[in-house]
Amino acid sequence: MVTIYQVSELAGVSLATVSRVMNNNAKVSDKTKQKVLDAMAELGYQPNSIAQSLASNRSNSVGVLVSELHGPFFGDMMSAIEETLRHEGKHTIITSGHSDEQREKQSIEFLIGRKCDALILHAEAVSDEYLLELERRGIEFVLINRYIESLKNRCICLDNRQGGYLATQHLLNLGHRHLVYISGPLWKQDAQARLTGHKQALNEAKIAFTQAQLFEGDYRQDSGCKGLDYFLERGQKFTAIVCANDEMASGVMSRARELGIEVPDELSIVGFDNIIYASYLYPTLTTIDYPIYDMGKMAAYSILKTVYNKKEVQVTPVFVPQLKARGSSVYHA
Amino acid sequence: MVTIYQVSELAGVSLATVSRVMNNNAKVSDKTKQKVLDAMAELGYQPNSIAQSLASNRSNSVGVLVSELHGPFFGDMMSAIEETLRHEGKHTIITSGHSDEQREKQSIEFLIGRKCDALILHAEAVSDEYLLELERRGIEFVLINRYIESLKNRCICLDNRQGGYLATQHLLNLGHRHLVYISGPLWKQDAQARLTGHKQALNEAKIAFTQAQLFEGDYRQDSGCKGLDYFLERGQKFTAIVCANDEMASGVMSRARELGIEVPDELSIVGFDNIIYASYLYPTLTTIDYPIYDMGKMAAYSILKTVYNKKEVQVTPVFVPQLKARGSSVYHA
DNA sequence: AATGGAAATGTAAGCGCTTTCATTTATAGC
DNA sequence: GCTATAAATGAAAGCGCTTACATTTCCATT
Repeated sequence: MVTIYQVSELAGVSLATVSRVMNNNAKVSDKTKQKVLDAMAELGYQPNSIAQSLASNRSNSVGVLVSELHGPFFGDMMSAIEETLRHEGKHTIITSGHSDEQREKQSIEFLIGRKCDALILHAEAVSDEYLLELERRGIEFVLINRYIESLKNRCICLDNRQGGYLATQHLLNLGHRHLVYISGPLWKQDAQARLTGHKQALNEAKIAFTQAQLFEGDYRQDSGCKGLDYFLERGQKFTAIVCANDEMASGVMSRARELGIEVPDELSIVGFDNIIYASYLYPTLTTIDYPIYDMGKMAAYSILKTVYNKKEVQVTPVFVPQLKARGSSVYHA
Repeated sequence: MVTIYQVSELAGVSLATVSRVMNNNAKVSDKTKQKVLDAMAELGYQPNSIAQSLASNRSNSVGVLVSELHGPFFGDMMSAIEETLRHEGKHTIITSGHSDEQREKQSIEFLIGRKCDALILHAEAVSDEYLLELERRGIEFVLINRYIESLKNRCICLDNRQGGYLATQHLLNLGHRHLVYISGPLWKQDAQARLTGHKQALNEAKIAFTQAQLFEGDYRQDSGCKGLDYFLERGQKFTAIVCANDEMASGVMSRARELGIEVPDELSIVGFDNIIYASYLYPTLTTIDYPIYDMGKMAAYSILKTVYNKKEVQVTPVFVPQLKARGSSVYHA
């Protein structure tokens, strides 16, 4: 392995000088700089990043916590983060938390132990208190899709309330008056916010919302099926159903098909997230676009700015959801 | 930060002894071991993994190269790898290569620079030669879904040929006699192998295969649409279509729907991979199961065994694909 | 009790870098 | 040409660990 020492020898300078040209953080005359660069090239020198980290107390790595490594949503998020960071020579260590408090904590501590310079967290299950403690410990981090007032400058959020509002408003505009709602797990902040938006839209249209119109799902496909069954069994009257995410919407769709309910003619469906295969379904799914790719990128930018001193980037913390009207929702007389 | 030194002080032993109990790779008497453990607990000591790596020349990290960070296929693969490795205290650095030679190389070199102890590569675009060179350089790695004879003990493969065979055989068994095939990019090994299996099945059934029955796609949804159009325009007669992956199959399906072709009544479709949403489609997609999760796990095991000396694991390098018959393929008179 | 050898522990030299501080060299002012 | 100052470079001390080797301790023999 070729080390900085051999480069310095070949170039006829000291270790310190080689280090300086590598990091170009100090004055080095053009002449010596060139000598060093030549020596590096000649030897095919590659700095040892571990040694750099130990000496500089910088690992040039950022840790990412997602709920699941698979699934279209987190895939896009990871893509965005990895691309952005690698472009700056930083690397990404990815872990998953499975929406479970213990596992999320464990992953976060693991990343800290790995000496990540910063963390990007899609943390759903850990307490606000724990996150506040992280800040007290001096850990650098940003939160994706979680809002904590006292940590607001660390939050990259989608306005979920607005998203829920748009979804419902869309159906209302199409003439639907009897809606039901399949939510995500209500202990999750985003699930609550989306539901709040839904209620707000109903309220503005002077339509009452009752518990009977709500089914609490778990964001998985299967709970879409269950939700539809639930409403049907109870004899609930509805012409449209809004789902707190696309997976559940797809569940509703396939269950409806099994039951011989025509979508969208007899039942309009709206999802949330705009995951890639929302547009592969039949009928194509009307949904709320969640710009997760851009949000991942923004999280990475935010880290680059605060931790790695890239001054020029501009961080916009709040994203606005948009309606994607497609085939699964139609006008109701 | 609490270091090994402070632990040694509190425990009243030397640095070396503390290091020994941490790694428990040398005899330490039970009494002193306990003293050290107590001291660690009292101080809340966390070893500095960077320093460990530098001193031991082990980073306890393994690098993973996938084509894309998003997408159901790679998601499952990453999940499997990360879970398996983390269970053993190793960590995973993930990069993407986008099926492009330059980017794949760059990613691999990046991982090597990060001092990964081993690499798990889903490398499609780099040459065999380059991979052989990696071996010469002494880099530890395993290949997922790529077979190179002289590297065969490093290959975790699916029998793609057999998969292609099964897909076609299934349609043949259903009575179809006029098939067309949408392949992946034929420079990719798996695309070739799947096609070979297809031809073999046709051959056994004494059905001729001509170039006119082949469309070379790119594994993306859109090329499914294109492929269907291609065959239709040419007036090709066919009652079934086999696609080299599910995404293209889904493309065929949606294009067929646009054109008013009934699936499966007028056209049977078979995919490949069994990605999660193959079963969300309508009709549900008949496909070949690609046990990527298990293969990812196996790759991780293989690393654990050869690099980290976990003796007890058993490595099975070749996986056998299986047919998942579902709604998109039916009997043809 | 003396002895030898194994077991336990300690000493200290790195691992390959960064960075402070000291020293040398260049630049300018007179 | 000589100093005063700034710019460039070098020397060396770490960063927090591992590990080869040296030393001490312990126990079983005799």
